[in-house]
Amino acid sequence: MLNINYMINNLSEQEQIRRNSLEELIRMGINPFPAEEFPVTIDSEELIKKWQPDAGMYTDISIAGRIMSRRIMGSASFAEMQDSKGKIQIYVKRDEICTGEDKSLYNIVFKKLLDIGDIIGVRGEVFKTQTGEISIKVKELKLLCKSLRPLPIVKETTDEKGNKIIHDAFTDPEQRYRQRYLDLVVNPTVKDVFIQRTRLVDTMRSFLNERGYLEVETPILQPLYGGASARPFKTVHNTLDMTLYLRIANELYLKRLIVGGFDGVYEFSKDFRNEGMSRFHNPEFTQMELYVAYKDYNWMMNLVEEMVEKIAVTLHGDTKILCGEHIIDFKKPWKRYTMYSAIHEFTGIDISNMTEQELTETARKLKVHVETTMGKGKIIDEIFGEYCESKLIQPTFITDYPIEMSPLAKKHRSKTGLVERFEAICNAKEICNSFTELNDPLDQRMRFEEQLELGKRGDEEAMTLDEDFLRALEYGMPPTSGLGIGIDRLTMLMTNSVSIQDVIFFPQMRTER
RNA sequence: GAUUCCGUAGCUCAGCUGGUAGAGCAUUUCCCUUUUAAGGAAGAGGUCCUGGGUUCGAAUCCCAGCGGGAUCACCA
Repeated sequence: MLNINYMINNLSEQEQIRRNSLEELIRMGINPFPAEEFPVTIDSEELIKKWQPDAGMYTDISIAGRIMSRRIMGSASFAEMQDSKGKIQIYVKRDEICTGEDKSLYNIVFKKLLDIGDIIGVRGEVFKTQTGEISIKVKELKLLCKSLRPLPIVKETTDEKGNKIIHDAFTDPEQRYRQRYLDLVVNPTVKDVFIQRTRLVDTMRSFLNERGYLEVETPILQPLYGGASARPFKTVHNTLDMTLYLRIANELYLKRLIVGGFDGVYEFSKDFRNEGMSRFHNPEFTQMELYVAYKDYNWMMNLVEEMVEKIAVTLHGDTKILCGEHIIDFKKPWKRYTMYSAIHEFTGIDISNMTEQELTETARKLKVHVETTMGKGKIIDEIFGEYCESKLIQPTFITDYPIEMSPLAKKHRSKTGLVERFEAICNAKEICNSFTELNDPLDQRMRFEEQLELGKRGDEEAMTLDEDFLRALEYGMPPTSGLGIGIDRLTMLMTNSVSIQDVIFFPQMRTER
């Protein structure tokens, strides 16, 4: 037998006791980690929803889960069992599980050697207790997995008004994120957030598939990073002896596929940006990018409205959802502002014909932070960020951005100095970014060269020049509309989560200890 | 990266101007009827994040470090 008590000095009393129980179980011939299938016939949710008294229903069911609490009273006990759907009470009576002379399964195994956190399977009959709780009268009980560490104990009670009160909740953010498995076991609403995240992605995927767009995969390891302004993670391929970057966006590869002749492609992609972390930023995050040939950004705005409205309805049964103190209504159409008109609306100032000098003075007047290195576009963006973005709670499209900040977007068809770009802002945060894609290879080369200049001047986020991408454009890319939606951010909105760490199973953390 | 707050038992948290380390739940032992907030009784359990300093004496005050939260900056 394994020496399971090695390192015993480092174990807490409770861990030692559980290891002792484990040894005792093995001595009794009970395998604490059995391999064979345990046939589960029902889950707790279905059982509670469907069971009817006096109908002879569920007289022989089997169900498995984790023991979450126990109340032992002599020869009869109650315990709560938790499976993937919820909790169900079980009633364990000595003479029901030990029909013969040998009562050790109840007296020793159930009462002494099992613990909160152990995973068991039971077979029995559903009934209602005198206090009215649907429960399972256990006829057979089998240990499926012994738990060697004590679980955080969270108690839930209900007050007179029927509100749930949580006692001793497992709330320490560090422990919750580092040990997400515990968070999931102990805080049931956490699971709901992640189920909603998957439903959101599923809804988006079927929305796009219904329209005939093709889901594709493009490289995560790239010799040149591009498609966004950000600092990358760098790695090295040993055999090729080659520097590779983890992608910061998938834009340039997806556009190559449009060149290749696909009409619509999309990708759910993990992207990586080597930048600061906050409750809105994780170093790896998920985007959905979509490119559709022969469309423009006006068309894409309609698609975004429709898609996000559909997501809200699928997740909440309504276009209106609660977000912090606000009720946000995703019903289309959303409000639309050009960037200049938004600034005019919120500051009363018309900047549309200002020179860089006038803009700088205006920014100073508005007490917006400006630096001499900032170009016209950057100053406008600062004013917008300071005065408009924070006021935009309901979903709103902002269109027609300064050209300096959008090196991959096509010049506006009628407004000089601007590009055909929009962002959707909701709850004061950007949820998507889109443009009529730049498909003029000569203009694109010039824009890249401007980025190189910025890079030389020390802008670490400036884009690199991608010669192969330009070559692809020179063969000809049809007019195309592109979109990027931040899945984490959208999930935060849709699940009323305040931190990105609450919608990512394993957010990035410093090494423990 | 800057500012600020936090780190005490398995979990949630008290611990006052510096004087032997506390509670509830969990855990252990005993009693026990279909129990309901967590049945009753008794017990055990601590690197007070780490390292320095001040002091007769530090969980407490000071300094540094580690980890985390919040706000700001950068960004999506």
